[in-house]
Amino acid sequence: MINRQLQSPPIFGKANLDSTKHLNIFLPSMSNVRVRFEPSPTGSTHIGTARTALFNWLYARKTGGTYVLRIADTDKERNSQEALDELLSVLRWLGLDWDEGPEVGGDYGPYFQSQRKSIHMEYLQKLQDTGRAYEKDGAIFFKLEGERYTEYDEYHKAEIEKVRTEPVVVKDSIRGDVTRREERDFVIVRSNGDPGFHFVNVVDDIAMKITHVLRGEDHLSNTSKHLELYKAFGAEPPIYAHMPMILRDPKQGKGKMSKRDKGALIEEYQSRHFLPQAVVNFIALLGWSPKDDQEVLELKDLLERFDLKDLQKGGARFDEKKMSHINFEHMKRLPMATYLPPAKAALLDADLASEENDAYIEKVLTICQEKIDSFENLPGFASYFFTENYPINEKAEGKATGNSDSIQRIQEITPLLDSIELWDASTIDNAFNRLAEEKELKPFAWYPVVRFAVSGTNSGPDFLPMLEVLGKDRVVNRLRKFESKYANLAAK
RNA sequence: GUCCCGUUCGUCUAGUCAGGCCUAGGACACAGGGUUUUCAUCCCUGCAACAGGGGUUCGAAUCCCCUACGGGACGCCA
Repeated sequence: MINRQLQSPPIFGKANLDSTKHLNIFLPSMSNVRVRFEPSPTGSTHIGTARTALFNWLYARKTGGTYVLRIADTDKERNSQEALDELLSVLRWLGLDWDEGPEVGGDYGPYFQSQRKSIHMEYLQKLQDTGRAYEKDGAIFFKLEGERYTEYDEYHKAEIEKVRTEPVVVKDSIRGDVTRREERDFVIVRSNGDPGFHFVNVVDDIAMKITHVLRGEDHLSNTSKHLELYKAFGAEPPIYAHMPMILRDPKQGKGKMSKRDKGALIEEYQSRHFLPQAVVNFIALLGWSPKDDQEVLELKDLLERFDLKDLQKGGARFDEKKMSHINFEHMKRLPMATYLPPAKAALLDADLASEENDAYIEKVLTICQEKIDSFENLPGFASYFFTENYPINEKAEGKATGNSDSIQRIQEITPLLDSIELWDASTIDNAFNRLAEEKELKPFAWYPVVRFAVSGTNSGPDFLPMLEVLGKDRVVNRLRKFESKYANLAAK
């Protein structure tokens, strides 16, 4: 086996065949495995869609196979260019590159199903030649083999025609052999002339020589249709793997997660400045787990540990808190060079930072990084570093101004801090210590009120570094402001 | 309604295939304590599960059966 090298940070376009080079791990050389991810560009990207994309990618990379991206755009009514652009950009954001598909081409194109009509029609002809297709109500149906009979159907509330077919067996590497019987002819070409999902799905998988199909469990029942088509074409079906559904947080209701649920859309994580590696990490943990106890994993770690047989069978419930935690773990591990851009973006979004003050922003971030779990919370956590118009936490205000000593504490420390020439944490520390000694108190007597006076809250980064980063001017000015604002406390 | 798939702490899961190493492990969340003389970080402790019933076995979370519950499919959507 030759080790496959892959590249960084996911650069796409023409030359992305090896775009996992940056992961810098050993992968098997080319194998015959061909998997495909077949999204339909009809809206925002669902978390389950992303997981399907991820697991297909992992399986392809793990086996040295080929990852095919095929766009399911057969329903003209619901497709849009924006949705397609969005989809491709989400895949890139997640770091999932494809070997064949839109923008990169490949030997089995076109990769848009809407452009494969001639291929679909060829296969349709085969079915018609063997008497396995017929027209009804303007649409073309696939004809099942077996004895026909009519029966009242409780679900359709009507008398319908059914077929006593032989059962088919789905070879599923997660669930084992699943036996099911298809009992109704189904539409393969709609009356508007466009081929339908089940048909194109199978035809394209045959034509593109797909060997493994990883998809959601919602397709498991459909698979009997697909197997009937494979039989009719005399083609060898792929190995299937039906992944468990991602279910709603019970607080949000029952059933599988829908696009309307909070946390369901990848675009939501992008706009909230979540880290892509955290999103990848979290969705990988839904229905799959590494066998060691390590949970914080990047793409390359997932690749090392991934195995189809370790997929869970039962549905997984989405948990927003765990998602945030995973994001936090990744954020803490980020080097400043990679931490800065998204953090700055979040600050810019909140109109806090300006383009020029990178050095200052970096200082702020250095002391905040270990404390906050998400970039979206950064503005709330650190606004007072950037503006005088920061929010005042009422609870903290109550505490800080709760006793009459507060104003006195501020009056004592302000001149000392004002007289400091070399403004750094240790000098500031000395000032507090000297004062404490003189007053026979602990420095702790000053900390809470000073923190509140300069930040409007009682929580934040480590105290002394915070004062250092804020700078003498801000600190002293805010202490003076505090003095005048709460002057009445002194009178008590 | 019919068919298919599932079911270990509140949640994600390890363990199930090859029964004993499981008084069921980890993580999130929650609760309590502690450190950091502040803090949303960090550390410690606690809480908490084999859906129920039958069977096989010396022994069952693990194998078999039934029940219950959950999920999915049943579209001229994908």
